[in-house]
Amino acid sequence: MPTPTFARLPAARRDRLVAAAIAEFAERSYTEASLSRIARRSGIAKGSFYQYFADKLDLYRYLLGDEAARRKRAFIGTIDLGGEFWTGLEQFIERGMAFLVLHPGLARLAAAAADPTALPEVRGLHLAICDAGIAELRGLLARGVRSGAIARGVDLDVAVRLVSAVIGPGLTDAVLGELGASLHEVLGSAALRARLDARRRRRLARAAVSLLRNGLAGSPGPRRKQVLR
Amino acid sequence: MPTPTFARLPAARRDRLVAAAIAEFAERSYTEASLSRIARRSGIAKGSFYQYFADKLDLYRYLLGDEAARRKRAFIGTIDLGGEFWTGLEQFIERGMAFLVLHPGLARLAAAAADPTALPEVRGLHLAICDAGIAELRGLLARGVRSGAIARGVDLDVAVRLVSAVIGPGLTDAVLGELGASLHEVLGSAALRARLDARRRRRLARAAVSLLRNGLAGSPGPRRKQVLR
Amino acid sequence: MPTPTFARLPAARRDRLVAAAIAEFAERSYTEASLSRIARRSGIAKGSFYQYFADKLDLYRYLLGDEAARRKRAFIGTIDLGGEFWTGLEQFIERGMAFLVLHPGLARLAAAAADPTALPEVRGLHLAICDAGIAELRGLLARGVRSGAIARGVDLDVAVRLVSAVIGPGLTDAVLGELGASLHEVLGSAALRARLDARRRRRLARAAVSLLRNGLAGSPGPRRKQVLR
Amino acid sequence: MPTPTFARLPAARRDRLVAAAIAEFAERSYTEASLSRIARRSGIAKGSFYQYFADKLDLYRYLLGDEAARRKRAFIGTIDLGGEFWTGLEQFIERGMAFLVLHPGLARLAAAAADPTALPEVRGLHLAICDAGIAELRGLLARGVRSGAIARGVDLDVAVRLVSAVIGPGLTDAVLGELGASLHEVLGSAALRARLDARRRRRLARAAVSLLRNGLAGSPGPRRKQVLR
DNA sequence: TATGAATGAGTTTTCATTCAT
DNA sequence: AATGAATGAAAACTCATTCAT
Repeated sequence: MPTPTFARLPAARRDRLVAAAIAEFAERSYTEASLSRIARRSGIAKGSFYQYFADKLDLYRYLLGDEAARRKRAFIGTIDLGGEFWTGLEQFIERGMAFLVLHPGLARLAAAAADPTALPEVRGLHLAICDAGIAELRGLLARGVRSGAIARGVDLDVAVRLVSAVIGPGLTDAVLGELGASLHEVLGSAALRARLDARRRRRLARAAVSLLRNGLAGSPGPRRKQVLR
Repeated sequence: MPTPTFARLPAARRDRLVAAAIAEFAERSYTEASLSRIARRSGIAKGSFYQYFADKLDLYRYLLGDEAARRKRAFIGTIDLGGEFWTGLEQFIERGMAFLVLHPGLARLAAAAADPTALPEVRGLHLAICDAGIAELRGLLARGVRSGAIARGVDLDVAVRLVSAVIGPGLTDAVLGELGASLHEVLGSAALRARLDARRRRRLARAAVSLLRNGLAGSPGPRRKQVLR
Repeated sequence: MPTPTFARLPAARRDRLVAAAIAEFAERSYTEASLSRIARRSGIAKGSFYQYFADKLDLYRYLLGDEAARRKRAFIGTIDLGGEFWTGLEQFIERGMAFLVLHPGLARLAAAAADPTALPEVRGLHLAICDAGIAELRGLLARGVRSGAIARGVDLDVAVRLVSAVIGPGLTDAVLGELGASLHEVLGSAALRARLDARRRRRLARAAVSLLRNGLAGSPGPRRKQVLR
Repeated sequence: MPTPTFARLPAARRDRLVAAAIAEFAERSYTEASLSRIARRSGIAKGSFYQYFADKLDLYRYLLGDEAARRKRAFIGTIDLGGEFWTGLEQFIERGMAFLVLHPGLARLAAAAADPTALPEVRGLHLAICDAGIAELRGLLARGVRSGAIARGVDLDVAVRLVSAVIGPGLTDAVLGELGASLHEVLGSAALRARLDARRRRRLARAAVSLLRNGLAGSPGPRRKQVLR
């Protein structure tokens, strides 16, 4: 938990620190990220850092929790998922990719939370985030079932993991493949990210939704009628 | 490349070292993994290690390359994918989960290769592995298209990433969710892994294949006929 | 290049570190010298060292360059070599021995630069020092030729090496022989060094100059008239 | 002291070991020289080495003592120094340079003995060698005094150090300067060494002797009559 | 006698965190 | 409140020497 001192900080100084920290944690794993480097990047003395956060973990927790949530919600959370289910999902995914273009660092942070390799304390943070995401997605799918968009027989506990993988690592890999660039390059170059324009984002979102809709809607394949059961 | 000395080693000693190394690299990222800890775990002097491998990277390369390939091929490679496409894929996936039960460390190592955060040298190794996997899967899907199992309009470059995510992180997460345990617990407890018995594995494989089959086969959803284009 | 942190250090602490480092490098070759030992000797934590210098080579470069030059110039550089050539040379040599009494470690460091056995990076430093010394001495001898103190026929390229050997290793060995002590003892005991008093220094300097003057002035030996050709 | 086993060894094997050891110690200081590398270079197992010598120091002592003395004497020791003093010295020096061309490794070893920086045990060895050399040279000079070639007033204790420096490091540096090559290059290339042909060796020897003769013979310089007193 | 694998003390270097100013 | 110097535990890696076969 950031100290009150941090809250009282001039916004410019606070933002410099947060930006440097996000960049560092986006490029490196928690353990490999270095406070010295964050201090250097932000131009804030190492000693000062400990006036704002208890330790490295405290900063990480803040970024993953408050900060990411705040920004993501401001960006994506406004989506109205009340309409037709698949259309809503497609928009949701498109928005996700737009977020990736605008806030690549935070997007990377969120993705890193899926890494099961981590110090126990860090793993705890990651799990909380993942569980929240899974719970949210599960609610979404449940609504899909109620609205008839998703077949009744589907095992939601399994489906939610598969869907999550498709719209998470799946789409991210597809994007990187499309851009023909590495994560580092994408993180570092806004020009590169700009190549993921609205048209491309829609195409990819459609591909994903198409896979999921047909997969989950239960349209009959040759042999088995019930899917994801 | 391991030294000749390593090849001449008594099997017991060699296995102790390899097992300790796999465990260490499964639990931690390359950078976080420690040779000192591997030495301690295996009861082998730190100095001795350098009689077998040039350095940490050399060991990691060996595990990811020779060792993993050897074991995986011995286990999965025998599958005949010549029959009906979806049945073959289902068997392939089932086998993959069985491998995960038997060699959780190696399975984890393979999964870790997807981590885009890594030292350049390590990233090189990882990319080679990922690219090989993607290429193999792409070939599989192409065969599916030829056999009519997959719709012609599908964009394979995108599809391969989504499918890969489903049968990779997607299924792994589903398994962990099913077992209600963390990766560390699963790595450490054979009893836990045993709970992923054949019946469960088949059910999960069916769920995945079902999603993919309907998604890729192109059965019409309400609005768009062409999928994954 | 030392960090700004090093420059800002309290003089006492800085001197403790420099003294310990000079002592270590005077007693051992670059490779054999150990940072751990320097840290122990100076009572400074190993980690602190890296706040001041980038690495071992950086420290060594500093000692050989800035530090030695600073002290040596403060001590010897003031000599006026404008007068009679041989008198000037004698004074120069006397001053050199006085420097050896006062700064035995630095004198030893300078001498160590002649060691052709060394890592390439270190050898580079050494060569720079040697070349500078040789060039300076060559200039001196050239002046001697112009002033008629040295015979015209002398091959300066060869002469400069021989002269350098006389006033370098030659005189140093003579001093050690005179004191009847080893380098380590002389380095460690100011009392021992004090025995090389002004009278003794003058006698040794005269002996060297006498050898060189007659040798280079070209007074005829029995058979050949041209010397050092 | 080499073990009896070493004495019983087939000459070829013994020579391989000795040659590899000389090369290694010529290129690196005692501490930096590596037994592993000697073993590799000679194709003799590391374990075997300890059947022949007690340890690294034992080998070094053997090379510096028995081996070097044997070869050097076989080469230089035959010189008749009974004739005219300066002519004899010139021949002695010429022979020394020829030895350097033929046995650069041993020559380098002998030169390394002058390095005062070394572990105490090693320093002991070095001192013994240096003292022997100095004693021999002193005897030579004493003969020069008796024969009238060297002035009576000369302080032999000092003179011997200066002369030693001239014909040791002085001439070696002159040779390297003349060849325009580093020690390593000269050690490694017989072709390079061959450029130091008889004509060049004579010229250098003459230059050195000329310096020494005029310097030691006491021909009057402008101010002082007594030299090296 | 020859071998080569095993060892551990030692090296240089990094980094989160503390603390005096 | 802000600073930046101090620290020590830990990392990767080397090498002379021992020892079992």
